[in-house]
Amino acid sequence: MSVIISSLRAGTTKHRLSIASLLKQAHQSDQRISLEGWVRTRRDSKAGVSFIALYDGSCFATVQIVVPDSLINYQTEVLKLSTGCSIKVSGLWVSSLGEGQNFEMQADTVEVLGWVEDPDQYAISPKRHTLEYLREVQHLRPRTNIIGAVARIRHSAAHAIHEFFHQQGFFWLNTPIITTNDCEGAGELFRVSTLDLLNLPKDDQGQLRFEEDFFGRETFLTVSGQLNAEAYALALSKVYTFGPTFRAENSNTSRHLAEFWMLEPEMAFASLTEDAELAVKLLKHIFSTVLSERADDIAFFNQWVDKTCIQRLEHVLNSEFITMTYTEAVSILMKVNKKFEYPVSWGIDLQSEHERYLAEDHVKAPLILIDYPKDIKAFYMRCNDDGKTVAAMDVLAPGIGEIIGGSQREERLEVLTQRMQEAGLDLETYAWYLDLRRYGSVPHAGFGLGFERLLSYITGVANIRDLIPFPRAPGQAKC
RNA sequence: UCCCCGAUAGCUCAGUCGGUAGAGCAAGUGGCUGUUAACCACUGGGUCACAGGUUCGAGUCCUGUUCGGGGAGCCA
Repeated sequence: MSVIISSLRAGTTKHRLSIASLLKQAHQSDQRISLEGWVRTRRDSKAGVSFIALYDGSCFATVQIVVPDSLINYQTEVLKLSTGCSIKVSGLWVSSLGEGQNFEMQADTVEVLGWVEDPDQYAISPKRHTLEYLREVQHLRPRTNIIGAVARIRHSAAHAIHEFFHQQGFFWLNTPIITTNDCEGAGELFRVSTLDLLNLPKDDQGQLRFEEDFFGRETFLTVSGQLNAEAYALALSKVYTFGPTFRAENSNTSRHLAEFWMLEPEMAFASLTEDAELAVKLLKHIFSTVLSERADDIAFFNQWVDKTCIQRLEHVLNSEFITMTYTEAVSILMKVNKKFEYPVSWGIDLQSEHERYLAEDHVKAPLILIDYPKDIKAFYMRCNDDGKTVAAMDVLAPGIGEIIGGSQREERLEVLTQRMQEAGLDLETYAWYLDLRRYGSVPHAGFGLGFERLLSYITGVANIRDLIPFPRAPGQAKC
């Protein structure tokens, strides 16, 4: 029973056979194999066989299991199998008699591992479901084609990211989840505390005594690992962080989560130009990896979710990214014969409608906007010589908007100190950050990439709540 | 947080002028079939989100609440 396969995978013992590895070697037929998985559908034929579509999640495809009515549990069990039941099947891997698949299993045993206790109540019935509905059953939705495909693509993209940076000589840096500073100087943070909420320690003025808290000071969940990454970039030259990030903003959109994954590379001795070049190379590497590694899942999205999915990724792979300064973008927007809800003038923060026009109508591809007015950007971005702009960049993807935001960092102590004072930041809290400019400062640059937004761009799935396994958003923390 | 839209069978939706509830899919049963988005027939399945109000009478009109979706802002 425990010997799953002999000659098909010679040299391995008791290694469980996945559908993915089976189909990779599908040319080898007439072997005895075993598979474990879940029933997607069952069809019965009066010719004396039942057909089971079996999936195990290792790839998009199902395997057709042909079950003859001569099996001892055919009447008692096989005919009662419904969508979602887990089974272990053994039999011969043979060329298929029917159309629709090249190979199939002629089963000689079917062992039921787990029944679906009430098929009528099972949330994942064999029909099309809306993503909104599937969000209500987060623990069961990975069993669907679409969420399963998202999960595999998510892995493939994450792996491609690590692979890319490793090849480029970057080191993966694990920055802290619990932080003491608000990296952006804006945005709501989740407080981390062990204080008794029902009995808070206060001083004579009624102020909270944070010195009694676990860390002896105020702490939060990280909104960005960038500042910490800069410390390591100024020692290891090239690092990147990749992990969860938290924002307590009350954002109710298809592009925001309270907990999401962000990739943040940071390079010493680098300019904004090199930063942008890195972003382009990274995106191309991820797209080409996913297209080849997960062609099956991408084909599904291309057919059912977004017909331009493959074309879009290939277009990015084969085209130069357009780089445009903020000033050029503003002049394009002011010249275009189109009514915007928010009028455009130099110095404004570009609205979604403006970014959309630029990326979707004007260049019809990912667009890199650089050199934004310093007044609308963060304190750590390097001031350009014009005195008006900073060396910032946004990579705008058609249909999604900002997918990457980055900058060259201000490496000059005096300029940075002044910018922080203007922003009203407490220099004491950021003393360590200023130290980085005090001791062997160098030009450096980096960016942040929203991982779920990237996956949205790849798959065409519009709401990033469907691209993270268990989404957290305002009022939403199921499972 | 703001604006707009919505909530009716397990799911997706229809429901006319205010007059006591419908379809498709799914499920169950039977028929047919090397089937594969199967097909045919039958059956079961409803506190019309919740709470109030108007009315002889509310799924339908009004108010509030909750939840969901789209857009905006914040951003990744």
